[in-house]
Formats: sequence, C-alpha cells, structure tokens
Amino acid sequence: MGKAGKRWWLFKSEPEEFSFGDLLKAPRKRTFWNGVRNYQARNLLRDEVQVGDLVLYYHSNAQPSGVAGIAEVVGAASADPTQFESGDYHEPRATKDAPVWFGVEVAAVKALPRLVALEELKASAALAQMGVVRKGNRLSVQPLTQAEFDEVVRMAARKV
DNA sequence: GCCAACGTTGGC
DNA sequence: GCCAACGTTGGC
Repeated sequence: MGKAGKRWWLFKSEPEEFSFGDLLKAPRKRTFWNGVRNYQARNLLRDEVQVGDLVLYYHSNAQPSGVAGIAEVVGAASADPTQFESGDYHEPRATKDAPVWFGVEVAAVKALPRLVALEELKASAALAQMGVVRKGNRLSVQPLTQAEFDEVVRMAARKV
C-alpha cells in the first residue's frame, strides 16, 4: 500500500442498478462503491485504489454496454457497510473489527461526450490488452494503463 | 433467455 | 489438495 502516483481503473456497474447518470444526480455527485463480492476486486479496492485515481465508469449488462463517464476516487477504502446488514450483501463472517468486503468513495468527474461501446473498445488495436475486451473477464474492478484510459477518452471525443 | 467463462464450495 | 457441482457474470 501507499503507492506513489496516480493510477487508472475501470469500474463496472449495471446501469439499471446505478448508472453514471445516477452518479451525476447523487448528492455532491458521489457514492460509496459497495457490493463488490469478489476477492480479486476487493484486494484491488483495498490495497491498490487510491484517492485521486481516475476511473472509467463502465455500464455492463446494458444496451449497449460501454464506458459512460469518468469518475475519481475521493475516499480511501473502508468497510462496505452492506456486509453488516441483512439482505443480499450480508456477510456472516464479517465483524466490525475484521470486515471482509471493502469499497471506496467515488465522485463523477464528467460524462463522456458519448458512450464508447464495448464493440468499439474491441475494435481498437490500442486497447487489445484492456481487461474488459478480453473474453471471460468478469472482474468488476480492473486496472488500466494511462494510455488505455486516454485512448477511451479520445475515442469518446470523436464522432462515430 | 441462453450459455461460456470463471469463481466458490464442499465431499472425499 | 483435487475436482465436480453449483452459482454468478455479462455478452449476445
């Protein structure tokens, strides 16, 4: 932990659950990124994602799926409160002293001028290594290179 | 709704 | 520790 320098990430969210538009409408355009229940994604949130990092906000299970906006990490990892509540996100093994699941606070930076669909991401040679275009990659928190992040932003600025 | 890909669980 | 069964993700 305690890395130097900004990093770049892609966070997936189903827009029916919480879209980028919902984030823009949220108080102070912020939300706590909760509900991650995958250990690899949790480890990234807990150990790697830092305040100041930039996030591509990806809509999954959407028509079409793709990158909708840019967000920024504004709060360091803390226990996901939903693990202590009853319901789908409850985690019986979690205690306040030893939480199992973590989240970070994110804030909307801006919507992209247009959604960059998964189909376009797949068609870009520059993005061939990006996790989301690779078959079977279901991680909801994925690291990006700065070049990948910048390329998606550039694509969004171009007409289709 | 289908199903491929992957993660998790649990019997042994 | 192996691995089959099961559950989930997410594109299509």
